[in-house]
Amino acid sequence: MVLSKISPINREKEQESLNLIFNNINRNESIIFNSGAGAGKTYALIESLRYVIRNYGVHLKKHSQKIVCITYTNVATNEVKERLGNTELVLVSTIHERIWELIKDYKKELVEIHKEKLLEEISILRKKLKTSIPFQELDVENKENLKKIMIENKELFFEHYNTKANDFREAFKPLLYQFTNLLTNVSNFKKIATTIYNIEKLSECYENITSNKKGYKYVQYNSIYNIDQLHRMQISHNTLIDYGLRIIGKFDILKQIIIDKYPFIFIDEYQDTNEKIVILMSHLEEYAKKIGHNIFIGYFGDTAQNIYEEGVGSKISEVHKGLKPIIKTFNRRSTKEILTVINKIRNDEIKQVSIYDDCKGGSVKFYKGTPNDVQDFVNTYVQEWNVNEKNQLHCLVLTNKLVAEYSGFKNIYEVFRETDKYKGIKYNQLNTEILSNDFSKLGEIPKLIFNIVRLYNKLRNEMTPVIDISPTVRIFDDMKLENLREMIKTLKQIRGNTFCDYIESISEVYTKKLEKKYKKIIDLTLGIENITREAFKNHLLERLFNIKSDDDINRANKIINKLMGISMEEYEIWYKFILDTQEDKVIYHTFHGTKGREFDNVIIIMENAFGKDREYFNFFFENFIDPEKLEEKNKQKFEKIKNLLYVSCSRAIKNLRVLYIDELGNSESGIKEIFKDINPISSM
DNA sequence: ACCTTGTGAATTTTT
DNA sequence: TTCACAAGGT
Repeated sequence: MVLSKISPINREKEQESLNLIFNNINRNESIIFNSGAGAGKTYALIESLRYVIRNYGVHLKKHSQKIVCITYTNVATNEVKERLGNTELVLVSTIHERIWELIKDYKKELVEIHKEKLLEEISILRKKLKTSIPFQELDVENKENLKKIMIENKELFFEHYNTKANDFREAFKPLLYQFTNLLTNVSNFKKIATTIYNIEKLSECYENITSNKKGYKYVQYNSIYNIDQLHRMQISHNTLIDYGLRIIGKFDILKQIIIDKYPFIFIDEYQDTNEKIVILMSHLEEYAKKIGHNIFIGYFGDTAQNIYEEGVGSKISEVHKGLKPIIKTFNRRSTKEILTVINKIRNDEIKQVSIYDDCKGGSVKFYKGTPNDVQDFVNTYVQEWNVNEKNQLHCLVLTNKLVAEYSGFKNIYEVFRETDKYKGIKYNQLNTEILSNDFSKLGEIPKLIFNIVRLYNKLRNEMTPVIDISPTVRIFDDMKLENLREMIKTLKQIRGNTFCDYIESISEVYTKKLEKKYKKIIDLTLGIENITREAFKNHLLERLFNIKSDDDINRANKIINKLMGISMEEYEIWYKFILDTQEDKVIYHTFHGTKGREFDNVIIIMENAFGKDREYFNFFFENFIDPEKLEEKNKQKFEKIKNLLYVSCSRAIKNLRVLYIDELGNSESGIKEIFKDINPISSM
């Protein structure tokens, strides 16, 4: 056994870092608590919350005040709530939920902010229009003329939006005979037209607000998609935060209400928090000082784990000045060997030491190979580390595509990627809607398929309590046990190797063998009525494709047949992936997706490129020895890569392997600095 | 030599 | 959507 012995001295030292936080709470001095990966950050946060409850709870209750705790994700919110236990004194939530709760009742003020925003957006669009080359060349009168013509022919425009350049040109030639040179480049012209339409939409919205029109009296927050629809009075995540900052900045009375109601604010994973929130917090603190009230703000996090674009990261010290820094250097996760490497990667003032006396016994190795070596490499360690379903090996790759492929559901991923729905404007929705571990986020069709695969999985698993078959448990309430058994017995006759066969078989059992009273249960379980193969296919055609011609139908049918032809086995692998209950020896993740988690054995597959950037990890290693010489922009890039590498490597508890499947070029010295040796794959 | 068009592929993650 | 790239036109 390693990582089990903590000496009394270390225990005491750890308590001291908590005491530092507590002292600052007592003195009402806001803090920034920094610690590396696996330090027990959440533990420190929870203990701080408990400290405030213990020492200030009665006072808070008496004045109906509360403690606010903000987390970055819903998962983290639930974790904090669970670990903290039931208390009314602490409001735990994501920042979006909290901000919206705070401002949503200020309807009038929000509309004022919205008007401000509309004007800003309109002015940005006008500028864009002005600088676009063919438009620029028109005189004032012609500009107005063009706007008028385009607005009058909006329908024609969108009808021809997706046609070939020449067809589009032909359609608009008669209308725009006076501006022939505008149509030389059709795609530029389309941009101009859309900008005109957007200005029109926003201006109209502004008018409607001013004239007090129905439907324009309040702003709505849409938390499902991250897309604003300003002209429909709808904002999403980023704009919500923007409005929050604006409205609280504008109205001092709101600041005072927040300060007096929530004298303790804790922010988890501050490095990922939007900069605007940090600005907001510093405004609050400033104002509290001005009016002589108390407020304590505690940031908990780690700049080296900032891997998302919008997070404030290391900029926090500029944005919120005067925070008392508290650093914890103990690590509760990894062996000494891992710590040596991750300390080198982060290369800052936090040098983690293990809290355990018995922290030796891990291993880190860096290998150079090719893409063809990946499977053998992983298999070698399956043997060497005695990996099994209980002691899994976790393998990190860069893209979801690779995760799907290595995990064994490549076909499913690819077939969805080919559908109109997911390759169209919703392309970036693909990963959320078919790979999300939170199955409530699954898209409509993925969800439907998920339900069918769940039935398949539950019926095959003898251990499943019958009641688990349906997500809507209530429908079983009125059933007698024997009826339930009878129904299950019938359902177990469903067979099928491919998805298509399985649907066919469900349909057969459903129509021929199932008693009427059970049919409703199947309908509810699957979320579709009277399932048949043809109806199901039509449903897919309708929901996943955008059919305009016979060619479209042929193409769509090919893809649907492919989807139907995938084996139930593969669908089950996908199903278990969604539920994060895979029983394989090797589990694959993206680098980013492992944040906050920890695994005994980790393999990282790395290459030069990430996304569109062909020079990514090699760029990092090449500049590792002397990053100071980089220009500002490249310094930021370096920082981003460093953080991603740090997050990935620090997941490992005991053993870490990196397999680099690209040419090393000038990266060697940097790699050796961190990982010591570069081993050829042949030396395994 | 430069511009325009059509085509096909695409990074990750959260709210 | 957005980007890169090849093909074809001027």
